[in-house]
Amino acid sequence: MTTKFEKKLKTRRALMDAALALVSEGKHYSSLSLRVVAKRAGVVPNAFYRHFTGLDELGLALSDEIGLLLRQLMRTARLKGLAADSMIADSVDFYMDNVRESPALFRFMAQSLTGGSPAMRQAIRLELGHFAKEMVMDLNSLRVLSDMSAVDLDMLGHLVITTVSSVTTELLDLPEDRENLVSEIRERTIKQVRLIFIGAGGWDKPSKKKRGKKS
Amino acid sequence: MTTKFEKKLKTRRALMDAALALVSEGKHYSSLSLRVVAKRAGVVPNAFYRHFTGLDELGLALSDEIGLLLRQLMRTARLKGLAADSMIADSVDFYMDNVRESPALFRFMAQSLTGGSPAMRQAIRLELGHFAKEMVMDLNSLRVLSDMSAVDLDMLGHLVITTVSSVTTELLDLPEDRENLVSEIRERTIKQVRLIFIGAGGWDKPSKKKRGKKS
DNA sequence: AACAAGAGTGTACAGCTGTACACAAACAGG
DNA sequence: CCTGTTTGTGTACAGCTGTACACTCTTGTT
Repeated sequence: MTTKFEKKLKTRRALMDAALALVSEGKHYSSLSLRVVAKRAGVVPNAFYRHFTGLDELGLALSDEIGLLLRQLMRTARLKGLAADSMIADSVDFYMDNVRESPALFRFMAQSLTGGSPAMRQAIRLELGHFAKEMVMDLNSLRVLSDMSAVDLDMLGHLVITTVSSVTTELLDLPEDRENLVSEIRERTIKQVRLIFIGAGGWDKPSKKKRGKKS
Repeated sequence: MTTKFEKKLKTRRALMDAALALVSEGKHYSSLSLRVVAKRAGVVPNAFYRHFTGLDELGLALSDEIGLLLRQLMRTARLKGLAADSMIADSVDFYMDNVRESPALFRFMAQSLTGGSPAMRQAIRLELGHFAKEMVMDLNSLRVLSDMSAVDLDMLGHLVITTVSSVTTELLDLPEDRENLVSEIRERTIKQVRLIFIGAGGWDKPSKKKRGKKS
């Protein structure tokens, strides 16, 4: 019973890879057509329907894959047990390596975050939020910054994720011939994260100047 | 000679507005078709060519418009001469107000930053970079943070712009019925920028721990 | 060995796509 | 007033789009 089942999964994979390949070549996911995806996957257009009801569903499947990748990334980063003194630099390096290793998925992620269907946007934002949350939990268990309130920790996690993930597109858009800029981006990002944590260290709880105008 | 010329500009505007309207309704710019844009603008498809060679050119025109808007935004913010104590909160408010006032353009900006044609991406990144640069210049002339090096100031500007502009999509994606979340986003963003400036205040020039591995 | 399930194929069609061509109407400058 | 320019129209067409239908295999189950 495995053989046939595996075969099905295989073409399903081929379809997803085809979509990713096209995205990787510069096309936007929302401008793809079922037909060219199918052709790229080496199947006839109609075969597409045996796996997905349409491109939207394929997109959601890819979103799930991103969630998986992010979780995996977080887990192995955790296993590495980074040294405290080089933790920031190592984490940034690790993220950048991952981006450069799965460019298609990250490109899809970046695209869908601002331009996908509402469902896809939400799915990916959820994954990123999850990612931020775990990071904050780690920070907390490491007894760093433990004097921040829960809301402020969330705020911090959100800020770090935003900063790092904004590097994604920048990295993927580097022309092939100017790859030397990678280290420049790396240095800048490390500085940025370090600056953020300096700020977090000097963060004085919601003492003075709380409620501003409430919109 | 004005009449005919103005008329031409008018339909050109109609075409651009039509594209923006479609984007605002949830479609991605790269999935628009010349025909529906023309129809939306109230002209026959062929008339499109009297103004643009294709959708790419229209997109670049819209990018220019974003540049204009950002420059304008920066200028009026400067004229306001914000008070030092509430400067951060006021700036965030000002930006958010602008986003909510021209949602279509900002949506287009957010989309094109990650998903447009290479030319469009570059154009918009350039505008944002310009924006960051001016901000840094302002900070410098205000004699704040004058002990940072030029590179570090760039890094700081980039970080602030990234943080604030990442709010754009979040803001535009709010479901109509949960607009109360706006103030939540506002509070968080203000905190984030404030934290960044705390970090910048505690920033110790490139003293120790400089060169990391060079990729 | 016979059968049912289902993955993939081939054909078909209506609708949309960009764009080429010839034309109409409006306006400018002479 | 008339004549050349230029904006917008109508028609046309070849190519692509999603998807419906009937089909052939291959495979797992009885």
